[in-house]
Amino acid sequence: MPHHLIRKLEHFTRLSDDDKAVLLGLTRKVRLFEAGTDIIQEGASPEHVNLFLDGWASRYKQLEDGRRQIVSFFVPGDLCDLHIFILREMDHAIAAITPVRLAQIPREVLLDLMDRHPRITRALWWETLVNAAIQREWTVNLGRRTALERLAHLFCELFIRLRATGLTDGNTCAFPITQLDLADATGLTSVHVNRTLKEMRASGLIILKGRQLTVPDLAALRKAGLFNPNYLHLERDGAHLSANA
Amino acid sequence: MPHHLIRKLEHFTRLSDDDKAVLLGLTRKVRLFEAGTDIIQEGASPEHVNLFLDGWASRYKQLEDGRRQIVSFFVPGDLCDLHIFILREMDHAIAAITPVRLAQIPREVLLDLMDRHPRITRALWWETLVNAAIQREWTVNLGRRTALERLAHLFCELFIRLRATGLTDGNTCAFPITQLDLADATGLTSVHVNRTLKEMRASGLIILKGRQLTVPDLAALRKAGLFNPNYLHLERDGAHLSANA
DNA sequence: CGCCCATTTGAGTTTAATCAAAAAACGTGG
DNA sequence: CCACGTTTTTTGATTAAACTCAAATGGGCG
Repeated sequence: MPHHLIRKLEHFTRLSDDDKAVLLGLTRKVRLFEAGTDIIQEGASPEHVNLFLDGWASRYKQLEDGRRQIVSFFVPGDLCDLHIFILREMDHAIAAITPVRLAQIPREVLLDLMDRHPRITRALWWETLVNAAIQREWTVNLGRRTALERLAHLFCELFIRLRATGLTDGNTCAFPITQLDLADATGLTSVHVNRTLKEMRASGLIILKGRQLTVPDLAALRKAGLFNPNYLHLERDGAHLSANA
Repeated sequence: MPHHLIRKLEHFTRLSDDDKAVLLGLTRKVRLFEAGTDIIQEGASPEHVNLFLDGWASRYKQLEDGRRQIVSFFVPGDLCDLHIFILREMDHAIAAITPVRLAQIPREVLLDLMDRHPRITRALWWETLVNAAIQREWTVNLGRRTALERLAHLFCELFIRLRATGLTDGNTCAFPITQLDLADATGLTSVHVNRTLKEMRASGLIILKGRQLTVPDLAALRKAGLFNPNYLHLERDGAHLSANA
């Protein structure tokens, strides 16, 4: 099992064989969730840190009157907040989009790792900071981009995140998100998402069918979504720190 | 100088006198910024962690064509990302709204603190997790709330954050944000913000003038903004951890 | 085959944006 | 303390983007 997290972290820093072994060792307690079920519910007490091994999930919040907003997507290799167990209660829920396989990392294991493996620790902090940057970028997406730009931006982000994890095949990747979920992620209605996707297909920006996304011209899609990948910090950011590894 | 950070962190955990002294010791390198100037620009290399001692600031991102989105506000006692120095380049900018006084905490000082003071470290992690939760809530705000709800929600959030830091006076607090900045924070235009504020004043939800906000009926404002304070995690979340302090 | 879920389309409405300009408040120097 | 320039707030008229409601079509799967 390749452990997508390792592949992703190597965008930040080089990892020794020992580092990799330690990371692989995190997947002791593996759990499975069916598509459509909640992995964690709002109000639950977070007991451990989740590492997504396979499948897609969404983090979402729901208003009293039913309106729902997806605030992030989890893909294989993603880690939920490093220190989530510090909080008493979840303020949001996480749902499986596809069948999900994840590792539950007990807090002691993680804290011990952070004590003993500074390079991994730094890489995990990088992951955390990138997640925060993604959340900010979503704020920009919802606040200041048009419907087409929002979707184009989201497609770019997910495609590039998947590519960084080795989960793309040329210009194609899995894309198991329904139009309803796309709407809840972009702050639109599913009707408007549908019409906007039609427009994007017509102009050749994307090919989306059968839960597969193809991006014929990534540069064009980036332009359409005013997408600047700098917030993903994939350019071996950690290089400038390697001296004191 | 009271150091608002301490007051805020005590919502999470009790701090010893020694802990407090350590936190006060973080304010060695103090810098001043004039209102309207950039504290950090996009593309800069983050060298240290900023602790806001006085004044308000905004974190914002700007699209190539000039559209601007404020993604968070900093008020006294706020800390920017704990490990920001891990990244090579800022993917956003921070601007002073009022004159700002902040402490620049060198990374070695912070890392040393985290080695030696587990209770403070946990409190700082709490701060970080709350900031992430706030960012998610902003995503919900922009994605799924109406103009009036967005503004009501923002007013609630800031009022309660300020109150947790001891910066309110009864139902009144400082509020130095212009309508243009409110627009950039809520994803609206300043014209629409103006009209919506008029409506909120007419219905008695807020009194806003002279850079002061008064909330005559917080419960009503909460209702208007579908505001649920759980994401601020202010209810002494750390109590369940105090055993192993 | 039939059911369920997801997608697609149409018609009409609403919210918020745009464009333009006036009024008010603020700050600063004389 | 007032005059003046600047910024912020306010208002009006019009337009555009996205929503709502409703229904039909298509796909996947047991």
